[in-house]
This record gives sequence, C-alpha cells and structure tokens, in this order.
Amino acid sequence: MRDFKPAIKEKIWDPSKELELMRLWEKEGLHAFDYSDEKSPVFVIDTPPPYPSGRWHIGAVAHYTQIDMIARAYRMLGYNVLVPFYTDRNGLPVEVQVEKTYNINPRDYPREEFLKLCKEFLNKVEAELIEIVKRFGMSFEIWKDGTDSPVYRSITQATFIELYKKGLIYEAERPVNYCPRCKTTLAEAELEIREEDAWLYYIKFRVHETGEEVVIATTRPELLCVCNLVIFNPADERYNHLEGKHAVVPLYNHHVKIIPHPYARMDFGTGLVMMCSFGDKNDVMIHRELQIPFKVAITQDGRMNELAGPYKGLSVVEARRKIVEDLEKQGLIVKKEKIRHEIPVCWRCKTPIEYILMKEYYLKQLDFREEVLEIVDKIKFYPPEHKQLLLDWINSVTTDWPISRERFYGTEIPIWYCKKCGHPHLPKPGRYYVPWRENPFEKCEKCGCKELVGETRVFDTWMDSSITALYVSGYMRNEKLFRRAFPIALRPQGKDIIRTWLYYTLLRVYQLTHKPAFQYVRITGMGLDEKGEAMHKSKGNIIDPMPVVEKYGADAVRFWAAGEVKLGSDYRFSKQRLKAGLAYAIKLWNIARFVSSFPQVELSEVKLRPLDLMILGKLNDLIETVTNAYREMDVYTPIHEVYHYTWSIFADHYIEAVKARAYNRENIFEEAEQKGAWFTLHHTLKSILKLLAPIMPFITDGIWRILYGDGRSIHIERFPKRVPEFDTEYKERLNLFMKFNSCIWNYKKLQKISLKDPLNRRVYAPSELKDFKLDLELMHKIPEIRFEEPPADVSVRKLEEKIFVEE
RNA sequence: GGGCCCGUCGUCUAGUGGUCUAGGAUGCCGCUCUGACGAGGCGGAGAUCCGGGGUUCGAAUCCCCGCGGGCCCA
Repeated sequence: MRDFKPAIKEKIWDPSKELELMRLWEKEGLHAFDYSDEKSPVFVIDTPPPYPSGRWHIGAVAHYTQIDMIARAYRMLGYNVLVPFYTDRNGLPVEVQVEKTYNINPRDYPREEFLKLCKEFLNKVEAELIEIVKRFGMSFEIWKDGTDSPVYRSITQATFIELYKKGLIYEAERPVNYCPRCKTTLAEAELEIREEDAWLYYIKFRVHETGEEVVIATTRPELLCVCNLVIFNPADERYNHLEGKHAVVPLYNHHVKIIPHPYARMDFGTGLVMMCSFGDKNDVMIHRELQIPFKVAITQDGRMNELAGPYKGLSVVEARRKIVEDLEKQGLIVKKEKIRHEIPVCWRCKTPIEYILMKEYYLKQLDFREEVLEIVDKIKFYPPEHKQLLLDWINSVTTDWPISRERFYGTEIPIWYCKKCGHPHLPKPGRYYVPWRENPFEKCEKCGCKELVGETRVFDTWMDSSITALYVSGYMRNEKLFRRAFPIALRPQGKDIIRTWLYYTLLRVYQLTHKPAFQYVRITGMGLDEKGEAMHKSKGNIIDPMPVVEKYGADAVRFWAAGEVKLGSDYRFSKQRLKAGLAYAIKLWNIARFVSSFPQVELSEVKLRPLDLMILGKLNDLIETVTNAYREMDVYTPIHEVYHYTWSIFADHYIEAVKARAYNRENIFEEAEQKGAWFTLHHTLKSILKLLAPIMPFITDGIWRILYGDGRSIHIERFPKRVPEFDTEYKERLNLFMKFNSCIWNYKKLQKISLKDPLNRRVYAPSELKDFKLDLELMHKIPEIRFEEPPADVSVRKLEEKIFVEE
C-alpha cells in the first residue's frame, strides 16, 4: 500500500514567516512597474501620498492595504500596474510640529535653518512609514522624491506659470480666512468647524430717535468699533417699531441703522443682532448683500488698529477683555452667559480664524464649476453614493481659491517683482525656482530697472497635492508613459479629503489638460476604534499597527481590512476579526498540508467523478464572482466568498468526501479516479490561493512557493479562468449533498456514534444524490444507501425531507 | 435654519412589495471529537428589521412625520 506524506511539514502557519517573504519580494523586485512592457494595459493608481506628521494608526494601514489589494488584483487581471509610494511633505503640518518641538518662531529664525529642521523631521517619520508599508505587504514602488523634491516642485511651479499665462490666476485684496497663529491666509477647504465655549455679552444700546434702551447680545464686543448695522427678524413684534431708526454704538457713539432681516433668530440672545465687518461669515455675507462697505479693525498680526481707538495695538483677545471691563464700568453690560457655539478654526493648529483683508493670489474656480461638474460625470465612483459628497462641495464653493500662503515649507511662488515699477516676472518653466534665494532675471522687462525682488510666499499645499495624478503618470517627464497612462485609472482615497484632494485635483487637472484626472474613484470610510469612535490623538484611542501585526500577522490584519465592512462605510477595529483572520490562515495552511500529501497530475490523465465535477463547477462560480468583484474595486465580496468556499464547502464537504478515494487504500477506485481526486484537490487549492493572493499575499505565496511555484512567486500569476467543461448539472446538487452530510453527522451524534465509526443501518436519500452513492457510503461508513422512498413496511426515522435511516 | 447620506441579532452583512414566522458570517453558550486543522463535528440562545403613521389583499422593502448617527451648507 502506498504511503502518503504531506510535503508541508509544519502544522502551524507562523506569521513570523511573513518577514522572510517580505525580504524575498524586495529582492525579487516583484512590485516594480514594467516600463519596458508596451503591450499590457497600464493601470496607474494615484496613491494618496501620506503626510509624515506622525506614525500611521491601524485605520490608515487598512486604507493602504486595501489599495494594495486592488493593485495586486489588477496585476492578476493582466494589467501592468503602477502604484508609486512617496510622501506629501509640503505645508503647514510639519511647520506646526517643528515650531512646537523646538519652541521656535519661524518668523525670527533663519529660513534655511527652519527648512532644514522641517526636512529632518519629515525624513524620520517617512522612514517609519516605509517600514510599515513593507511590513504589511504593500506592493508599492517606493519613490524617493516626495512633493517637496525639486522635480515635484518644478512641476507645481510649471503648472502655476502655465495657468498664470492662461489668465486663470489673479491677485486681489479681499477678506480672507486668516489664521492669526500661523499668520497666513487659508482656503475654505482648510477650515474645520469646532464647538467651543464662549461668553455671550448682553450690551445696552440707545436708540437715537426715541432715546429708549435696547439690549444686543454678542460674542465679539471688541468689534463694536466696526458695528455697521443692527438687525431683527421681520416676524419679531418686539422690535417692529425700531425699523428705520438708528442705534448708538456704546463707547464709540456712531449711529447705525436698525432694519429687519431674516438672518436674525428670535430665540438667540435678545433677538437683536449687531453686524460687524468681518465678525463671522454671516457678517461678511450680509455686508455683501446690502452693499455695506467693509471697515477693517484687525491687522494682519491679529491686533486692533486705529479704528478701535484707545484699544489700538491690543490683540483681539486682550481688546475683548478690556472693552468688556470698560462697558461694565459704565453699567452697559446687562449680563453675560456661557454658550457653546460653532466656530471655524485652522485645520492644522485649531486656532479660531479671523476674517481680515489680505492681498493674495487666486486661482479661478467659480468660473469652472459647470465644467468640473461635467467632468465628475465622466468618472465612475465606488461606492456610487459617495459621489454626492463631492457634488455638494462643488455646489457650495463661494469664492475663488486663494493659493498664496505666508509660510515657509512649501513650493515657492515663482515670481519676481521689479523694485521700481513692481512689474511681475515669471521664469521659464522646467526647473525648480527659489525666488527668495535667487534671481534669474537681469533687468525689468518693462522699465529696465536692474533690481528685482523675489516673492517670499509659498503655495497652499493643495497646489502641490492636486497634481499627483499628473506626477505619477509621467507628466512633463515621460511623454511616452503619459500618453498611455493618463487619464490615470484609479484614485483611491478617504471620505475626509473629498473637498480638498479630490476636488482640487479634478479642478487643476481639468484646467491643465481639459480631461478628467481619473477613470475611477474609490472612496473608503474612516478608521474607528473598537468602540466605534473615530481615532484621535487627543482622545488617546490611537491603535498602533506594530503590536497588532506582531501578534496576528499582516495577513490577518489585511483579512480584517478587506472584510470588516463594505466599501465606503467606516471600518472599526476588531480583534475578533483579526483572530478569525489568523485562524483562517492556519486552516488554509492545513488544507494545503493535506493536499500536499498527494502527487500533482495532469487533467488529461485522470477520470473525474461527479463529486469532483460538483466542487469544480462551484469553483467556476467562485472564480467569476471574485474576479468580477475585484474588477469593481471590491475586496469585501472576495474575502467573504473565498473564505466560505474554502472552509464551509471545500474543506468540510469535498475533502471529507474524497479522502477515501484520494488514499484508495482498499483499491475500490480505479487509478484514474484516484488521480481525479488528486487533480481536483490541487486544482481547487491553486485556484483558491490565487483568488486570495491580493488580500492575503503572505500565506498564499508561502504555500505557493512550496507546492507550485518552483521557486517563483504566486504574485506573478494570473487569476484562474472558468473551465467550461467543469460546468455540469452536478454543481446544482451541492446544497443537497451538504444537507445530507449534516443530517448524517447529526444523527451519528444523537446515536453517540463517533464520526469515524460505521453507521450500520440502511439509509434512504433523494435520487438526485445517486451519482454520489459510493462517495457517501465510504465517507459516512454506511453499508448501503438507497435513492428512493423507504418501503411502507420498514420502520425508519425521518431526518429531513427524503432522508431516512432504518431503525 | 436648510440639504444630502445612513439606521436589520453583541459586531459585520443578505434582503429593493408576497418564497422573511428575516438568511449568512463572526462572537457567545452547551455537548462531542481529536489520524490536514490551535474554530474537526452537532446543537442552542441571540433582531418588536430605530419609533410612529400611511399606501396596499400583503412592507424590513414604497410614502409621510419623528428619533439617532455622519457629512455639507447657511
């Protein structure tokens, strides 16, 4: 009798084996894009360049591993996939970090030195990110040039120069969102809304015409000096008689009109509202609506100016305190009340923003609203409902995009001004310019003056981030690639940066190329902790991925990332699912261990039995479902379908049923049939491994290399194809087959018969199972199964419809 | 204040008018086995389908009003 020994020895898959494979992949260069391949369709993924402001939490790992799954799946679908990984290193976040870490103010610190500190910080965090990328098996091509590299910055500058020449960029002095801490203008997209405690002061005003006293509530008494109007709700009968009269502003004694306006809420404060220049967004809006001229009371460094009279020079907060004090002295404060209200804050340092007048460069976006909406229509969204989030944002944009920033670590705005006549000069695109350090112009092209001054400001970081789609596809650097790769295939990104990264990219790329930037957009939800709450540093509920990967392995984490929720929902951390992921890896390992006991044979030399065709037919369905899902950017369906097929169908039913034939110890089966079992086992396992490889790349490759790879990785394979000759009627019998097995297992259990012991009774089964007679008899050790209704004179127990056991 | 999205067992999900006295997975409980397996097998508990009203012969599924969560705008 032939002895079968598994080729796989160890009984356990140890996740620490992942480290060896990780090094192997790196050595073999498996993840590189093949620039020489001119035949395969190109699939470029616009990987979100992460901002190295700190280590990733487990949610970010889930997001990036999902991107990797799509990349790997598309490779196996036959695409030449380019997934670069580099980091987004421009802008405020690192500056704020460095300022805090070293306690320095960049405005009185040498610029070169400050930039150096920023760079060092970024390098350190970036190295950590790359370690995580590798450890979790992300098959990205790691690029050393991030968004702050000369090559990237030269592209940002070139696009600016181009758009400037096209007339899409202009300079204007307007009220802007201004962060007094970072001392820079911010775009609408860079604001965050926060709930804060504030004091609401009830202040006495006098009505000029009647002399009566009215009380107005405000959170910003320091703006009394620019109070331009008092309003009440038209339906508010308390104040109807004041219409057209004037209020006298305390301390300053100027007269302002009192009018009805629907913005005033009757239930807030006293129902009377004072409107000041730049008090908040509504103030700005109502000033515009009624065409009231703006008065500026706050300077660029956040202090009161001469309009504030005696309070000139004080900061906003100091002025507020002093004015309240003075009002109290004069008995003009009726009461103060603590309230919670929502205020816009700086996205990076969380300081409440002010509205102040600044001269900035603007990129036109209002004129492009309709065109961008049309472009959005040409892109396919996964999941489709998230498209609405983008449309809502586009429809809510109210001003052009201010793109200049009074900051340092960013791409410099490439402009020089004539010292004499102020005429702006733009250089030739093609290299990276640093205007505060160099000057490529000999003299002013207008007045001939020899002295030109470089611009000191930098761009909004989204000016850089919004051209990643061009950067990765070879724009301005590799024309040949660009022609094939653009518009690029896929933009994967989180829900939280739709209004920034996604919107700005579509806008900018449209302005530059008149095309949509991508074919597909895939939107993931946010990472939540185990309780279902968003992870925040301030909350202290950040989950570090490294201990998790050490305990469960990267494949288990990826199993969680793929299967936790459907695409688009927020995914929460779940130890339960990590355990399930590791258990699945071990199950798969042992299936492979069992299968590895048998020789691999060719289809041509075997005879397949109905049992084989049943499982192979079902495999055809699985292949179709899973590859279609991957094509639709879905990893949730594949992991669940493959899991179910492997465990609950292949292992539980087919393997159990085929053991007798695979071993064939009694020589009951002819050799070709025994080989049919071997073929089916190997063929099915191979297919499962391939279908699973994008999601669990380690264990699948671990098994593949031992059994099938002949030294090569599973990750250069293609997905299995449906084999038409396996599609037979037997596939339809699977459910009945499984039900029969469960009935017998259950019956044996009730009769206290061990599963390995014979069931010495005649069994009656539905006729559809007749073709599996021998398999079922051997599997359950039943002497005889009859595929008919039991005769009337025989005493039987009914286990299920058409399934009986003689008693 | 307005708009958009969402709300099914602890958790994730199937379900788009009748086959749903709501299916699966995972987790939990009990029993049992241990010869590919550290979740091998069998059984069990667990969901007033967010609440209310309506349309219909019939609603988790359609409509309206609430409530709760998320996002956007004002």
